[in-house]
Amino acid sequence: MENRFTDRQIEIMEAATLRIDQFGIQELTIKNLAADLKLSEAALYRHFKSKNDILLGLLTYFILEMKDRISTIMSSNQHPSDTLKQLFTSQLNTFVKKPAIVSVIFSEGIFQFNKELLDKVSEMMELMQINISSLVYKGQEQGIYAELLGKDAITTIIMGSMRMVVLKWKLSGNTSNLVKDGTNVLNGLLKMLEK
Amino acid sequence: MENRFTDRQIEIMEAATLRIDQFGIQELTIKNLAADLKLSEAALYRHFKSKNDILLGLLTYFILEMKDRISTIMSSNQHPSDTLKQLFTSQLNTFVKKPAIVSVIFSEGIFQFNKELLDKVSEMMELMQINISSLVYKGQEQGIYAELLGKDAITTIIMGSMRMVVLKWKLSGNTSNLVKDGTNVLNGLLKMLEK
DNA sequence: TAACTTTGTTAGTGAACGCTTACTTCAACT
DNA sequence: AGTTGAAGTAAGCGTTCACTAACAAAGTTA
Repeated sequence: MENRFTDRQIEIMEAATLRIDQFGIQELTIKNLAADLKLSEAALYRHFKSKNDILLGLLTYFILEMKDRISTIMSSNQHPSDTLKQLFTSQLNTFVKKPAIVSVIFSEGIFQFNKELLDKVSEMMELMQINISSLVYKGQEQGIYAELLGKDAITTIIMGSMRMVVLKWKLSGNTSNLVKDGTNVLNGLLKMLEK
Repeated sequence: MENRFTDRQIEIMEAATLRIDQFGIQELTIKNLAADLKLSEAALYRHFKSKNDILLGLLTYFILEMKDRISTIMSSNQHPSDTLKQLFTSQLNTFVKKPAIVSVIFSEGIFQFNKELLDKVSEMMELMQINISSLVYKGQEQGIYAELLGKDAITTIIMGSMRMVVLKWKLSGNTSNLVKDGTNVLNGLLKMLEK
């Protein structure tokens, strides 16, 4: 994975991610972030030109990691259902390890009116969508999946269901078993989908 | 529908809803809201004791309307699939008429760390969940729906899929056909579900 | 060694925030 | 007619926000 960021920038982005996870995006202020890092506020501006740039960097950083992870999984040539399961297992495990990123993703309501940030969140959603959609298409072509629903509708269902599992996990204060619940829902969905 | 609110309060809440829809929740400030209503900032405090109370009222107001609508639909005794279709058609049509409320619902990321507001959003989700879940249970008892998935998992799938349709509509700038897309996805889901 | 670059500091800036105080207006009731 | 209470106002409070200017230390380079 190419690295566009300096060590200090990564430190700052990770502190920001942690803070968002623990106290919400409203509590991500330059003052708080500087205190977390035991730096002055001005020091942060040596590494990012604005607060917005920190958020932008944070999302870019995660997308880089995500693309890497996804492309490895997609390159294997298995049963579409197995690839789908791997895709979500990998994603959900990343969320468990780094719950902060979920808080950022689910803050899209706030980003709605900030074009740059919205674009980043949309990019992440599209990344998942394109890969799921191509797997569903493959499954339908091979006659494995039912065709009473188009691939786009099925993709919407799969993504929506998984998002809902993540949202419930988030609302439970990360106490529910995300990977178990997610796997359970996905397996059921695939059973219904497979002819 | 009982009415806990004065006319002025409703005016204020509707102006707030409109502003959130048009410019995002970040742009909902007392100053802006007062300007929208052509009132002084202090005047708002004659009707609500805090800005938080305005948001709280707004959600309470919508939940009242929602409960009313849902209970009418649930009291009829039809095929569970027909009730489910009515439930969502009614909900989606409300969203189209009042798109602002969607912006508020999808701001739950912000409410995450405000207990009162989070409780309201959770109340709305539970309201849908309980009713969908009972319909799915009814359908399974009557042998209409497949039982390879528990009612909770199926409810998660239905709610998640519909939420995803709404999110896509939101991200499209409300240009896609919400009711058509939603109906399409729900019909497909029910077909897969019905034995 | 002298100049330059990087990374940090202190001490602010103006603007925006939610909210309050003190005062006014005016319709309704006694 | 006088009193009261609801609903409005202007002005400004204290606080927080993102961000900046001026300067300092320390390492690197010429």
